[in-house]
Amino acid sequence: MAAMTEFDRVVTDLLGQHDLRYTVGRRALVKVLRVADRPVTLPELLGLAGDLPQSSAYRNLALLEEAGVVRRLVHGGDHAHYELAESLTEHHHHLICNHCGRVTDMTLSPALEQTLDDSFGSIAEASGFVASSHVIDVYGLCSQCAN
Amino acid sequence: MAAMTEFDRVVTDLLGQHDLRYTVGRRALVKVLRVADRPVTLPELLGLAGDLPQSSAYRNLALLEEAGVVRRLVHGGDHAHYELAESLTEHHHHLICNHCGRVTDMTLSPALEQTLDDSFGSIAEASGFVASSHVIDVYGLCSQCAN
DNA sequence: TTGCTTGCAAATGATTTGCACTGCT
DNA sequence: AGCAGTGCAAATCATTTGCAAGCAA
Repeated sequence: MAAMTEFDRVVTDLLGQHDLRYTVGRRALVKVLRVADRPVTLPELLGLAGDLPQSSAYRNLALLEEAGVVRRLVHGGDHAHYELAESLTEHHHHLICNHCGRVTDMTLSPALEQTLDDSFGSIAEASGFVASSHVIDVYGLCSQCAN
Repeated sequence: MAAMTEFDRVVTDLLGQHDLRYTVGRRALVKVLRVADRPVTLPELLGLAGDLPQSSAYRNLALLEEAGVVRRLVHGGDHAHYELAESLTEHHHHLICNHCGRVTDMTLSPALEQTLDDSFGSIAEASGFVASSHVIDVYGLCSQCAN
């Protein structure tokens, strides 16, 4: 196999830790997720990835998720959305359109993130809950749907 | 019918605005949601509500949601969770156990909520997105599962 | 060879819906 | 009478899984 980018090396390693191979089909999925600048649904993924069998796509996304390469987002819509895991990107949140369901990324300032983690940690602690991560979804209308 | 509490009056009104009646079955669902101090799944709801047919429960929860009486939460687990809409309770967020899936409520200080809304609003605006509400989920381990 | 992968077809399971009947108003 | 509500059974549909064949180490 030809030259491997640092990104591919990291993915290969994550997969290897779970006895999984970085096959052509998996590369195709990861590539689409990497190129798309937002979380995508499975139908979108299939459309963008050329010709992958649906069941293999589902199966590989599940494995990629276990290996920490992919993150699966569940909102109210018909399909889940998939994006690269934060270890491969950056901690961020989502803007979700109430009308068309499109999801786009949003990043908060490190200072605000710190404030939030501190708040969540202490509030959770009060009830014996051990907080480890947080997710923020902002709902509204995307530029397309807002008219 | 006998005396009606202020709460029931509000619910009746919300339903009435959608040409829906506040029937016995719907009262049973709302009562369980009100008594439970946390969002519950449909199976839990059926268990707590005595003997309601599953399909009617699903159907009525969907109608109650449309009428603004109930809110449906979707996370990764097998079942959605249901709680009373914020117009009947208070703006709050959720602590979600990674192990057992239990969801509990969490309230942030008004000052922090204000900071968040300001931040979300301006960040969203930069991409033409019109923000209208936000959801925050804190993941971790509940007191039961943390050992 | 051993064991991870794959594609197809079939299964799963939460949620939804068609329909005939009941009950408010 | 007229329409909303209910329960049952059957349908939906995104997602998962069994299995037999393919491929890499």
